[in-house]
Amino acid sequence: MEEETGALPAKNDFSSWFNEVLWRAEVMDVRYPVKGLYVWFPHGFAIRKHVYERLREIMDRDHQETLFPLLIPEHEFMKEAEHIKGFEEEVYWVTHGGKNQLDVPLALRPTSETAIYPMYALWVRSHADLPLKMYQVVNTFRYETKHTRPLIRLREITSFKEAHTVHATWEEAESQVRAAIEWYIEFYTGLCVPVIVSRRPDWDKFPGADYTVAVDTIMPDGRALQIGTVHHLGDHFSQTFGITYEDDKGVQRYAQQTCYGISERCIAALISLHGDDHGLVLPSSVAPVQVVIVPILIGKRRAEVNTAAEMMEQVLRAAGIRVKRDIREIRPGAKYYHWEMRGVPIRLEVGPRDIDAGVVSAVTRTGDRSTIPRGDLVPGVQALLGQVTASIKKRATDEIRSRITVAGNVDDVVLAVQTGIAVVPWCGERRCAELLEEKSGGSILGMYVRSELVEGIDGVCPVCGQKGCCTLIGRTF
RNA sequence: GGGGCAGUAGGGUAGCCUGGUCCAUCCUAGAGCGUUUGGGACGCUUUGACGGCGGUUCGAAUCCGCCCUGCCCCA
Repeated sequence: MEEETGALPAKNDFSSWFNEVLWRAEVMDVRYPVKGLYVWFPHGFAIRKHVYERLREIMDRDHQETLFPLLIPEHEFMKEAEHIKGFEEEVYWVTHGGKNQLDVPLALRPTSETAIYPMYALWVRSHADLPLKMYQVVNTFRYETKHTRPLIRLREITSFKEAHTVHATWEEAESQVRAAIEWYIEFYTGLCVPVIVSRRPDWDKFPGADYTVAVDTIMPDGRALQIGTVHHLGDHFSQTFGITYEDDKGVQRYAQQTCYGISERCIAALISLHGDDHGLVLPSSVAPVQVVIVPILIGKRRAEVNTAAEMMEQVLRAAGIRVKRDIREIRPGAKYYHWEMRGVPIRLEVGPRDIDAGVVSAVTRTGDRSTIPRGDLVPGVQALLGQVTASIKKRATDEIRSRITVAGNVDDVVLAVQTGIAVVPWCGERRCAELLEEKSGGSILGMYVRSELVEGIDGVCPVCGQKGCCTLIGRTF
């Protein structure tokens, strides 16, 4: 199905590397004949499945999963003015059923506020119904005019996890925003993806929100990738859609809302941050295959080796480890390259030499070779899985940290943006931002930065000299 | 949004300017047979394409038009 041999483009040629690794590691097939739509290969889909299982585990602690329709009637979609302005140009419309023109055009959801909130208006009656917290994982459609790119800029976002909550007070909604940020950080920590949290400037907030907090990471080419957003919606939508509740004194009040989302960009980040010149590198938590067993079949001892490999497979599977025994009739070296490309954390080799020594040879995807006594297979493998994950995490954190630079003046900003993100004490004035953006080629990502990777900084705006607050500037995807 | 460049078998390319054959090609992939197997094996046999639609022509991968798709650069 895929091109097996030959080297990947080097990862420092990130754009080529990314396109090529999606194909060679069987993540996405980009050959679907509609712009901006791509096909998940089974291996990519299996990665997606494990990643979203992690995400669901977290969401299920405080939300109920639900499912709303894909189609939104025009009159609902067109209710919230700012929201319309933000999405109008990107909406696909269904206008016909067969040959008949529809009385009411139907939008393919670009996001689901206008699908969900009319129902919330029916469901929320009293303060006893609050808080209401739901999420769904769905596809959404946006007619992107910029260059589309698999997993990153799509016309069909196939894996949009969106949560929508309703609260009695603005403060309660804000504490939900803070909780959501914590969950997103936890989620990305599980993927070994370091993130930076910041509050988007007003001109870049979600259309219809009071404010937007974004979760960004930095890709290998130094550009920032937004991989999560959390919005405090205030009562904008509840006023539009009539989401009211009766408080404990019998007064009707508008509800306060939040929404927050993560898309398959999380998988773009996972792949891009950890991958190397040999292909994907996956943390064991989301690796579809955590351990591959390659039997070394030579001459007369084939049966013996096969039996040993089968037993290893059984033992590991019984221990809950996702294991694959590769029994294809190809040379072992070809199998090594095959599974390295797909990011398998651990390869176990068993051949006559190992059997005689009572061990199994283990090689981690991060490059460590060792032997495990046959009797200690499960604990040995579990320890190695932990090692691989720790090593991936350290590598990614070091990499991201090296791309974040505290910049005290305009020249430093320009320099920092060439390789990553600048941290600047910006004053908050739009015209200072414009100057910084113009000179550096980057954009203001956000203020009130929060990240283990960024020291809080005090100082003055490098443009005007007024007191500034910790702000991120970088090129974006 | 503006501007380039490109699309030829599963993948990568030559051919296009200057239209012309029965077998384009190399690296691979698929099928078959055999020898192999501790880091991408080899031999032999074989399958398979000119992005789509329309036009010009006796004849189009090649020339013209429109569309679709991809990549790069600039806003």
